[in-house]
Amino acid sequence: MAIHKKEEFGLKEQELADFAKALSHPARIAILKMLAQRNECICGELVEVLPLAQSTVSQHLKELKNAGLIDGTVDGPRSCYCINWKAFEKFNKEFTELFNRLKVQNEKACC
Amino acid sequence: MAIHKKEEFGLKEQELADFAKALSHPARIAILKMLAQRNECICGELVEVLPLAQSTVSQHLKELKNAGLIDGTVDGPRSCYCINWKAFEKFNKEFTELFNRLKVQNEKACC
DNA sequence: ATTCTTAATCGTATATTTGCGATATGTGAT
DNA sequence: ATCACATATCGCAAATATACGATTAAGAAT
Repeated sequence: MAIHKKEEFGLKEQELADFAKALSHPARIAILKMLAQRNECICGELVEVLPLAQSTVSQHLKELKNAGLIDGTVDGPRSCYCINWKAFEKFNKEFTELFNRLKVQNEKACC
Repeated sequence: MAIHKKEEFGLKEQELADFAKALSHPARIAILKMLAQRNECICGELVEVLPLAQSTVSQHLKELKNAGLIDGTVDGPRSCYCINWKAFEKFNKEFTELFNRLKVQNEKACC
């Protein structure tokens, strides 16, 4: 029974997992890279570049927005997206925090 | 048609996405944290701590192993897991690389 | 040899994700 | 008012992920 038990874990674990899930598709990684390269906001050039249908790209953008990684505003007849730096850095910090906590330990492999 | 198109993206994007996917469940985050705390390898203490059945924990461990984030060896009748530091640092580097590439840009929000 | 313990695997049910076409929405131009 | 354009949303199909119980496998202990 797939009664998902994600809620039974700690908040930090859930946050990190949600962030990771937002990044867990190459299309979304590609979108973030593009948004970073042109720091001006992009709209539907993404659709031309990505090997996906317009509706699918729109869905990926929605997920990134729900995860809080990007912001979007309506700019006339087109939509403008850009990276939400605050959220991004927050999660980046949490990640490296996790990594550092790991690296504090000695690195000898035990298995 | 859900003919997944993940292969049509760049290798780096796919690698990062796979890594993120491995982290995209709170149980797996929790497992990694535990493996880090006790740098001695843990086996089925995880099952006691996590709110999941033994078979489910085993499955999560398998996914982490497939992603290359942990190593596992059989230690008598029990299994011993520990973090694969090389892989972990590689991905950590790739991540911060992505983050840095983003942060190079000016941080003024455009939307 | 048999039993116990530990962990992996199989089979299954359900939930979620991915993807697309079609449709709706909303804006600017004619 | 109508049209063209860009984008969001809806509805659906197929793939994947999540979770569990039951079974299997393999070493340790009796």
